[in-house]
Order: sequence, then C-alpha cells, then structure tokens
Amino acid sequence: MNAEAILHDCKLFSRVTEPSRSNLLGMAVLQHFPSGTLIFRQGEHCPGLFLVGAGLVRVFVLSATGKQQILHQVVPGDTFAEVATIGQFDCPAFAEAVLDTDCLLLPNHLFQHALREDHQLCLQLLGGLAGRVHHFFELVEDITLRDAAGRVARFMLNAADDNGDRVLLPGLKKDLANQLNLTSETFSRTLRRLIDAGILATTEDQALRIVSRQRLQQISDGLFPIF
Amino acid sequence: MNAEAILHDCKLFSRVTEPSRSNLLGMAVLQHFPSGTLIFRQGEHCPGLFLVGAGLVRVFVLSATGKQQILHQVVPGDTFAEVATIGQFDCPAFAEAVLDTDCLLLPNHLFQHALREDHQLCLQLLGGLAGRVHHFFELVEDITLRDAAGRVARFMLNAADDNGDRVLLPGLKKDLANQLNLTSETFSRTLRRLIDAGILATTEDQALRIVSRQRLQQISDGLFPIF
DNA sequence: ATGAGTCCTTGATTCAAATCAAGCCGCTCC
DNA sequence: GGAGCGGCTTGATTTGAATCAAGGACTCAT
Repeated sequence: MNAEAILHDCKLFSRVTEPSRSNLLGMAVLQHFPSGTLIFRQGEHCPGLFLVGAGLVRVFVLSATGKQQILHQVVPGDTFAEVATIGQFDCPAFAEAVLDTDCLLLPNHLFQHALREDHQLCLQLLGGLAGRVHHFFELVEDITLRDAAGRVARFMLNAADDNGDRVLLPGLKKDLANQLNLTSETFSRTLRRLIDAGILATTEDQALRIVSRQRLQQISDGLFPIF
Repeated sequence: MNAEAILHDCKLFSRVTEPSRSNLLGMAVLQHFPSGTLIFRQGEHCPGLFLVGAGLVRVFVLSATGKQQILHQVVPGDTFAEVATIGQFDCPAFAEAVLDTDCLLLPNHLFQHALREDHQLCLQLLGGLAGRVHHFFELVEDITLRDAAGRVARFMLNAADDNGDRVLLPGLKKDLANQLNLTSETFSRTLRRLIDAGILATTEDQALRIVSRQRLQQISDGLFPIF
C-alpha cells in the first residue's frame, strides 16, 4: 500500500493541494497492523492522526469491569484519532485492527505544525470534525431515545440507503449489536420479530430485504410496538 | 449586555486578535431571549453560531413519541450551534432559553466567510470542536458502560472538581437526572443509597458533601454495587 | 471424518430501571 | 389564610433487555 494513494483516497485529505500535500507526505509514516493488533490503548499518549488505506479498525471503550462498547468501525478512506490529535488529549479509546490493515500515520507534533501553517487543511479538518460530532450526536440520540426495535429499524434504513431495499449486513451480527448497545441475543430476536411481522424478509443469499420502508420508519420513530 | 464583552468572555473567541475581532463584531447580532423561548427547532436551517453572554440555554433532542434528552446546558462563556454552522447541517437539536438569556449570533454565511479568511479563528474553532466531540464521547461512554449508580457517582466527582468536597447541584434534579439518561425517581433513590452508604452526606444548606472520593470513584468504575 | 471453536438462534429466567402511585414540602397567587 | 402547583422522595409494580442455557450451522485444523 502506497502513502500517496492513501492520502488521495481519504475524504478528509483528498482536496489538499500541492505544497501541503508534499508536506504531509513528507511526515507520513506507513504502518501495517496484522489482524488483531491493538494499535493504541485508552489513556495512552496519542501518536497522531491515522488514515486507513486498507483493512478495518475498530475503535471502542472498555469499562473497568470489562464491558466493551464499539464507538465506530473505521473503513478505508476514513481516519481515526483525529480528535485526540487536534484537541491534544490522550487517546480516549482503544483502537484495534480487525483485519490486516494498512495505515498512514501523521505524527502528532508534525501534524500540529502543518495545521498551524496550512489554512486549507484547517478548513478541511473543521468539516471532518463537525461530521464526527454529528455521528456521536446521532449515537446518543439513538441510544437514549429509541428502544431495541427502533435502533435496529433505524440501522436497517441507513444500511439500505445505497443499495435500494437489499441490505447485506456489514460485519458480524454480534458487532453490529454491540454498536447499537444491544446484546447479540436481543439483536437476533428483534430481527426475527421484524421478519415475522412482514417488515423485513430474508433473501436466498443470506441478505435481508426491506419489505415496508414506511413501517420500518414508524418503528424507528417509536410509534406502535411490534409485539 | 454588550457584544464586545460577550465575545471577549467566550472561551472560543477570547484569543482572537484585532483585525478578526472587529470583523466578527461587525457581523454579530445581539439577541435577547426571555425565559422559556424556543431559540430553534430540530431540523430547521441553522441561523449561525451563538455565544451565550448571560442566562442559560438547554440543547436537547425529542423523539417522535415526545421523550426528551438533554444534550448539554450552555452557560455564559460557552457557545452552541457551532457544529451545525461549521458542518453546514440543519439544526440537529432544539435549543431553549431556560432563563432570560443574552446571546450574540454570528450569522451562518458571514461566519463561514470569516472562517475562510482567518486562520487563527480556524485553529481556535478546531480546538473547540475537538472538545465538543470529547464531551459526547464521555456521554456515550457514561450511558453505555455505567449503571445508574456509576453515572451519578461520576457526575458527583466532576461537579465537585472545583469546590473541594462540597457539591451544590446545578439546576433542578429532574434536569440533571435527564442529562444522565435517568428518571428523577431513580436519581433520587440513587442519591439516597449513596448517602445511606456513607459515601455522600447532606449539609445544612441543602448541598452535598463527598465523604469518600475513593469509594465514589470505585462506584463510578462499576466495582462492587452498593445494595 | 472428527473434534474444537466461532457465530447465531431460541427459550427460560433474572434484574435494573421505568412507570405508576401517593404523600410531602415549599412556592405563588388570589 | 388556603387553594393550587411543581418538585422531590419513597413505595409497589411492570417491563424491556440482559443473562443464563442449550442446540445447530459453519469453519478450520488435525
């Protein structure tokens, strides 16, 4: 995997133009993490901003009693640890390579320096951070305002946005469940009830099909329960 | 309330220096909201970035069924709607004046323009947004990883940070409870159990005193329950 | 193949917090 | 004064989701 390609394919940096671009490439460090590697721990000093070029990274927090909560999964073209880097915090979460993963690391202090010099970069990052806040916003809204069925319904609607009515679940069900702050048992039961109610249907190729977007939306809004 | 003072007393803008400062003051609009006013609704076009000079603003979301979740309460010196302004979203939440409130509004497009021109401002805002992400981060962690006692314990520890061991609860208990995603009944019961366990104590002037920071910390971490 | 190890589903049970309900302040407003 | 109201506490009950438990499907390594 090539540093220039990763930078170019990253939403946050794709529009950075020439003098800055070389500058970033100059400081960037290519890193490979075999599947299962812990990239950093909660509380550690933040090494810098990571761009994911290939693979998958899971960002999660852990309670003192060992319970895990996935905050987001980072796919190629996305970044992580930007918040800690920009805000100069210690890592507020754990990051782990779920698959064999290639990252580009923009080291903390060098990146800070680049930010101070480069106004375009700054503006890009502002937009990116705003999006990140927005994501957490929705997560809080989801967890505090919706019940299990509502969360699953909303998730299905989002997941289907691109592909019409077919939804191929991304990743393992237990991980999806965890992201929605549910157990895999509850997730499984909820899907079953949605299928039994005729709102979802299974397809031959182990994907799901949305039968009624409207009813799914109603459940997502917490209007009548599904029994 | 005076525009210059509000700008100066706002953490995000206090370090903005002269040419930008006048520019911001030039675009700023002073607004007064009587207690109870709804400043904007979820889904509306975002009017711009608000700085609070005096009073108190509650930012909250509402589910389709009417359940409310307070996201944060904005005190003088703080800002709200920065995220929507910077990210160009519609308002993701409601904002309501809880007390008679004076705000300075930096209108959406003018502020966008200022950001494009002013690198210092950009850097300030980046730091501010990073802090905002951090806040939501902690909220998610709190709600997903801690039980009722853990959340109350953590809240008490934070609230006491400044004043030694004395905690005067800010605002109504039912609102505090709601911010922790609890009902006021559960909040009340939890406080009682902490008092009965000798971890907190009431003072003569209806405040609370932390008796054992250590045990409070343990409960916040989810180590042994308090019965 | 055989066995171990996941993941997923489904059922039975438990549990934490919400809801429902009642009573008690401490108010403001006639 | 006292009627009315909102906030707070405390008790009884309900409920939604977690936990505990068991079986089936699949993969992978031997």
